[in-house]
Amino acid sequence: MVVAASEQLRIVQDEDNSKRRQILDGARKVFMDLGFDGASMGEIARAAQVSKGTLYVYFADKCALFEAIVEQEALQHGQVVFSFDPDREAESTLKEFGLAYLHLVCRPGGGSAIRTVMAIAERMPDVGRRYYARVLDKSINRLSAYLKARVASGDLSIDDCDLAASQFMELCKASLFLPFVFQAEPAPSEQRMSAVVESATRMFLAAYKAR
Amino acid sequence: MVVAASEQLRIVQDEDNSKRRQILDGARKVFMDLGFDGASMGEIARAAQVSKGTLYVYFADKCALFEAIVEQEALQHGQVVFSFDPDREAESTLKEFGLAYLHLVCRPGGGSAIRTVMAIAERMPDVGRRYYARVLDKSINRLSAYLKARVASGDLSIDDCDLAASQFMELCKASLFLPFVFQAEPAPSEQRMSAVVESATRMFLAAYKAR
Amino acid sequence: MVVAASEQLRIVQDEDNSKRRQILDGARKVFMDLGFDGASMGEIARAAQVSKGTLYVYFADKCALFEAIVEQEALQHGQVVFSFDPDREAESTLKEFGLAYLHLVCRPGGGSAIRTVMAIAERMPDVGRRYYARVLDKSINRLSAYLKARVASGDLSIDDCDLAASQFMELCKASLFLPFVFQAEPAPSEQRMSAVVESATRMFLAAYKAR
Amino acid sequence: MVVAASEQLRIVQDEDNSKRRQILDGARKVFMDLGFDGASMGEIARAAQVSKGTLYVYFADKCALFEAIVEQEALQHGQVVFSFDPDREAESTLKEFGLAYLHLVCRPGGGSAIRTVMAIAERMPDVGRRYYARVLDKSINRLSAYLKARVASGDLSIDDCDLAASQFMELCKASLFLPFVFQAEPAPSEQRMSAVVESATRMFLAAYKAR
DNA sequence: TATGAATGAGGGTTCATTCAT
DNA sequence: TATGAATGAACCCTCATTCAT
Repeated sequence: MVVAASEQLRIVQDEDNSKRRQILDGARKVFMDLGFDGASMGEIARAAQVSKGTLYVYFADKCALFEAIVEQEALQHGQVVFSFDPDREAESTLKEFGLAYLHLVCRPGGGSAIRTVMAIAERMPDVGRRYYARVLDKSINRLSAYLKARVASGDLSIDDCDLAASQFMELCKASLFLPFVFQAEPAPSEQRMSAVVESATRMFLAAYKAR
Repeated sequence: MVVAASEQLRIVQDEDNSKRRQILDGARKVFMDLGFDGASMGEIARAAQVSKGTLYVYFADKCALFEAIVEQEALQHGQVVFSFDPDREAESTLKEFGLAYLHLVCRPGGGSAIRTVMAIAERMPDVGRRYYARVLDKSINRLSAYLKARVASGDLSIDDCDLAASQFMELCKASLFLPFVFQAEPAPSEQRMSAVVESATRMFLAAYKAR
Repeated sequence: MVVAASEQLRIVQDEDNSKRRQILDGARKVFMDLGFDGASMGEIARAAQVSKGTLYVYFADKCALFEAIVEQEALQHGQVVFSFDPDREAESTLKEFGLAYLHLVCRPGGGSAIRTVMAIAERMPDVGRRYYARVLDKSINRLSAYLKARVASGDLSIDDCDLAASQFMELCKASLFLPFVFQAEPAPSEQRMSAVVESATRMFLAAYKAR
Repeated sequence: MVVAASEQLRIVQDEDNSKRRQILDGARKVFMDLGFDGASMGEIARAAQVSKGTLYVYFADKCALFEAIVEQEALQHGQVVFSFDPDREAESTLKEFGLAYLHLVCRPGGGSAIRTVMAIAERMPDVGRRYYARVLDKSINRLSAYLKARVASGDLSIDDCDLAASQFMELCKASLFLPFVFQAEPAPSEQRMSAVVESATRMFLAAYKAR
């Protein structure tokens, strides 16, 4: 019976979480598909399979719900970030990281988050700033730290490691990201992504490999 | 009389065009500042100094007006694209082009066409596709054509010139574009842009300069 | 033809006024019947026979519409106020004024306005204050001025004419106003009003007639 | 066992009553501060420190709760009413009663029952009627009964004692009540109330004192 | 052609009420 | 009995679009 009580509590908490998650999941899809303005609370409620009123039980208003979504996406995407081993040699490290980054920005869902946040950044600067800091800047910093370690170890020769990190990440997007976000091409194939990352790595090392 | 009639027609067309341009100018500012959903026909009418009804004389609906705006922006930005001299050496050519491209994508003063079009691309894929083709893809192709010429002349050594063109353009955005669109940093200074383009050019040539 | 143009202008203005008046009329009825909170813009639109959107063409929001109604009522009721002849003897003057005042506060419409404004005065103090100033205070001041004239002429003997004016007005409401606003009794008959005013006048003069 | 059962019932009733009173106390404050429409069941629940659901255990709906509040206020205010000693002389009796009545109708601190009930009287006529009967009419009747006794004792000379009672009560409000409910002036000071009641009493006796 | 008053559908939000626990 | 999560109807308001002038 004691078990039953705690069981019940757990269930209640689960349900609570599940309802909240249910809403977040529904809202994420709608927001990412239609953007902040294009998404209506009614459609979100329908997607989340709850009533419109229930949305306001969990979130103060549309804006708070959106921010929660972006925060959640930021955390998720921020975790995706590669964990670097400073002792590992550069080439394979960069390739692996580049591929992970490409998956983040060029996958349906991932791309949508970037696009959606970008779109609203002018009217909700904090939201844009936070997403950038938690996902993109964080990645740059981690890669930059790794590069510094490789510079220290004499493997690489780089003046501005922050810039170099950013350069590598941009290189990985070459020919893939823009056509994808502009809907000019579908999400790239694994093969194509590998090839582009390979080329990016070659180019990066050609410029920054210590002689 | 024949003259008079054609004269009149010309005048009418002029007036038509002038009103049309007036609307396009007003709408461009509003759309680029607020996005498709954020812009209201009322505000556009006010910005264009015409009545709301007049908007519908020249454009079927909000969507058609927006498409016309994007088309116009695409033409304008497409023209901005550097005109390459295939006989000119690579370094200065790339630097000049890189700077022009950076100015296009990081243009200060809120209303960014790139952001606005990107934002709506999921819901209006044609609009995204066309803008990409007319501005970004066109630039890539021109740069690619230039690179091919330099490869032919033995100056550069590049396998995939389309990819290389895209790589250079991405490199130019490193550390500048993303912080800018996410409102994490203000529009970059001329000095900073020059430095980044310089570094991009060095990197590009380190990889692709024929030995 | 010139006539036609001005005619047309007049009609437009008339229609404008008529629409505005139409809204005000519909809104007045609904607001006075249901109070500020009880009245819905939908019901007002129905009562005014216009669409909901049209309400917002003429008035910024529900509050502005309500304020316009109260202002209009205040003007109307303020005009009802008796115009006093300082040379006229007190008894008949007071009776006439008393009756006019009673009609104002105990007639459906009049009573409703007072009730409606009273009800909202705590949440919209300015509205309450303005209505009081334009209708009730104005009446008190006019009566007070008249009383002062009669005091000066030796007809009456009053210390505080403002208080006396207020006293007379309150006396006129005795046994009539409160049952009316609390819906305990229907609007009083002319006969009953006359009798109460008569009694009020007698009482007033008994106290303030110069000996 | 029989004792235990009745004991238990008593406890249950006590708890019931205590919860009920808790709700009534919380609701009274909210209703009187914000009016019937302005008050929300959520806010009432918060003020009463019970859950929203509990409100519906004790009261069928918002309307029933409001009616109970008004009933309670009516009883309370009805008790406040002066208890008259028919043998006491008129002047001091009237002054004391007048002051008590003024405190009732001009009670400082927002929430005025009179205003709240008045406001809703058109939509809930029974509520208005009952409050009027239990508080105002009751006071009039008591005062009227007292006056009749003084008429019988030869102290006063009054034709219509009901009207006279109402007249005195109205006189006491002169210059105080209307500015107060319309928020044109703050609640009157004790001093001012005394002066007005004094003047009312003088006037009343000037008219009705037996010669 | 140009207008802007008028519309009504749909937006975000609140809230009285219900119900499973 | 007491709870509070969930509901859905109704709220105020905006806005793309139409139409008589």
